[in-house]
Amino acid sequence: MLPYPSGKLHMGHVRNYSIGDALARYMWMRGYNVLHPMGWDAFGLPAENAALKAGRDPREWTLSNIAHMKAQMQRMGFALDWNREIASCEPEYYRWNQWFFLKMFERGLAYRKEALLNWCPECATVLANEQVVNGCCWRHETTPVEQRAMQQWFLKTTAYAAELLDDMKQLEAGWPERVLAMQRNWIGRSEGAEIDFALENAPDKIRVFTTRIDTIYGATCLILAPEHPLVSALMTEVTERLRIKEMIDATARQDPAKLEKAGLFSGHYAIHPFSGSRLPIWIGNFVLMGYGTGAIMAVPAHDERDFEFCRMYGIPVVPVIRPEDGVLADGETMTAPFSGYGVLENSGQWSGLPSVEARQKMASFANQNGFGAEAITYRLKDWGISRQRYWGTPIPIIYCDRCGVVPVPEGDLPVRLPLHVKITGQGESPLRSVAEFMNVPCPRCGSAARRESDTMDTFVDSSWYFYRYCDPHNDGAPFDSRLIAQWFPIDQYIGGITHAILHLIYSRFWTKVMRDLGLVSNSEPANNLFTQGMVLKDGSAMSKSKGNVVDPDEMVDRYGADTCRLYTLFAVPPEKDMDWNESSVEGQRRFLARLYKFVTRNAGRGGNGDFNDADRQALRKLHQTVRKITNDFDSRWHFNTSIASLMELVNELYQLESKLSPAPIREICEKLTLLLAPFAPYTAQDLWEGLGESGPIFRHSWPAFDPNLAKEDLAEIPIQVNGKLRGHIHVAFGTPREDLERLAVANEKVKQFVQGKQIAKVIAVPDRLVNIVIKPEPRP
RNA sequence: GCCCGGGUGGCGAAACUGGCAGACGCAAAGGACUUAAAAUCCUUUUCGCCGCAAGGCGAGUGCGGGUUCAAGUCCCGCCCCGGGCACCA
Repeated sequence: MLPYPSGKLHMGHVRNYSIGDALARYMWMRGYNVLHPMGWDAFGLPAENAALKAGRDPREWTLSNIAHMKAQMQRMGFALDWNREIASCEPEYYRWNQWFFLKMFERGLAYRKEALLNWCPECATVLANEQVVNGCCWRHETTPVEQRAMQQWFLKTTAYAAELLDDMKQLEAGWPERVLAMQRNWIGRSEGAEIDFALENAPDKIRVFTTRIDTIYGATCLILAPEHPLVSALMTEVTERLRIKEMIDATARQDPAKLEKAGLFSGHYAIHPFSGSRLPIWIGNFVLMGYGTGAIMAVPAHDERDFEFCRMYGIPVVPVIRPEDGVLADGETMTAPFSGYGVLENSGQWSGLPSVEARQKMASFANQNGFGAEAITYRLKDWGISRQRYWGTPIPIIYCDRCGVVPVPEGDLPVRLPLHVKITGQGESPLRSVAEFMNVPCPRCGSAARRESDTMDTFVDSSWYFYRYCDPHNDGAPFDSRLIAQWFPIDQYIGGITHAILHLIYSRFWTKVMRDLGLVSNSEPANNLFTQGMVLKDGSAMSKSKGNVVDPDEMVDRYGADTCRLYTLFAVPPEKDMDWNESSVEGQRRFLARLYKFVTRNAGRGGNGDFNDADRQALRKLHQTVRKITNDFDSRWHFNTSIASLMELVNELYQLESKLSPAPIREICEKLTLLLAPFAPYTAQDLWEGLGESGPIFRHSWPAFDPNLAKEDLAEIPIQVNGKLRGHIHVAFGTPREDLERLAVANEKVKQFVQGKQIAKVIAVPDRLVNIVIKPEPRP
């Protein structure tokens, strides 16, 4: 069980951990070996920003934040495995981030390129695509992201796109459907073909990606993304280039959903590889450089966007797909494109073929003639990991004027973060101003060289920290693979839905890379994922930037840690979002007090002897409760109903208390305390010691239930007449159908509804119910 | 537009395989204890109607249909709310 928090502890974390902790305690009590640690990771930005404001050293500041959080969590009584605690900001850990980086660099999985990148002015750093939400930073939801051209390091997540998608089949049983759906969406596989269009008066080709090669005879122009490399070759005039530049900037600023289409004719033409006709080459702001090839063939008759664009600029519309049972549209007069499948028309030798068949045949024709092939495109992009921050793992690269890009030799790791760095928040990496860090001899030629000054995204830390937990003090390797084979894949991972496409894709990617490095044998990090709901305050998720966090300390002061934990478990089932509303916390406190009082005042009353009726009733309820809570733990973790059944038990014990003999008292007190232990460990431990026991209660075995004791003496069978409840009878379990029918009809309450009417039939389900169906009265 | 969730009392919710709708808790009301208050303990509490009362009758799980002896649960068609993706070619 491996959850992890980020930022400062708030009620959302408390809920997350209360769920994981209850489960871990239960598993311990059932005799399982459970690794139940926690991670300190994506701490960089908040810590650094806070340090900047407070004028303090970011490292010291972060470590003190971690210490504070740890104290809070210990106060909550979470039985985390502190011996395996990992601060991913420590050189002992990030050394292995650097080691992995070098391994990926060797294999071409880490590379550097200049790219237009998402830049958050507030964080003063680059963001990964995954960290951009609605054109804004994921931390600053109202700060629009800007585009900047920078040299950046990337990890080649796209090399694993197909596998990340295919392996989701293995996860279907254990991962929530909505997480898989989000990842499927994010990876965005689409099948089609890549086709080359030759330029009319130049040797260059324009490659386009299309999912609808069957519509290619309807292509009436090509459209390039404004960032497309060919654009600068085609558009040489200064005024033209300025207009392209404007187009790029305007596109970046706009919310893409509201962007108006705009285009520019390049003055050049390409040759249609199938028909040989001339197609004008345009530049269009709606064509994305980051998807497919950054160029499209426009088929206005059969695509919404192309239609809009071509109508805007008077480019002809040529329908080539006839709907089945329909007629071919007229390009001059059609008001909307037809984007469905149908039968090809005006498409040379392919006319008359249905779309699906034509797609295959035309792609292989293109392949045979050397101007295209079937292709699969993914929306997923490579993971940009460079950050212009102090806080993070230094990227182990040295730039030498003579040798170029030189990786730091493995033996020189870790490249340590210098201490006492001045944070300016001014965009450039703070490390760049530290001369003793920056200036190093080149490892190859020994001449003066410079270090890479960017640090890694802290999501690198969280991508594999849970592997390190199995072997946290290993000096010679990230971990011992044999230990990993024992523990992995993780049986149960618990985390927030917020990580569905960030952390949970990165860590899947990292696992596959480690597998290909021969370090692990599993392809997926976790068999089962549980995404617990968020704690909402004022309608949105608690986050520091929104200032709507509820600090657990205050609540613990007022009510105690156990009440606080019980409340987060009782209010709603764990997978649901929970609105923060303190009004019912009182009830949890009352319940704990009632249970505590019952056990303490009865602790010394135990004895031997025969059971009386009250004893038997109490024991029955006790064993039913053990059964119920055990089932809840083993199947679904609806801790709200588990706690509700504990409340029922306590209520019943209060009712029976004065009639109980000493005989069952010991068993009742003991099992009641054990049942409470996963949810309210402090109270349970206290009661446990009060019962004369010693040692941690969660090392004691989970109580068993006796099915015979849990069984009711008689079954209460509801009697319905025409589906309406009219009475009950009490019979022995297993009373056969015929007896039930007879007893039901003879029942006094039922008689008055049945008397004088004709019984059509009687449905009797043993131990369940009886339904008497009477014929409607004939109309007079 | 596409893909996931969800809609049940004044509120948070429960009902696990189609079988007694509203467990448990909050809030509210009443009672016991107390000089008093708090705390605690006990009782009532889906709505409407009838009854002095025990109790009785009817309606009821977003809306409209359907299947079934029986539907919160299954099927068809809608409405609303939340989340994710989105000029993705």
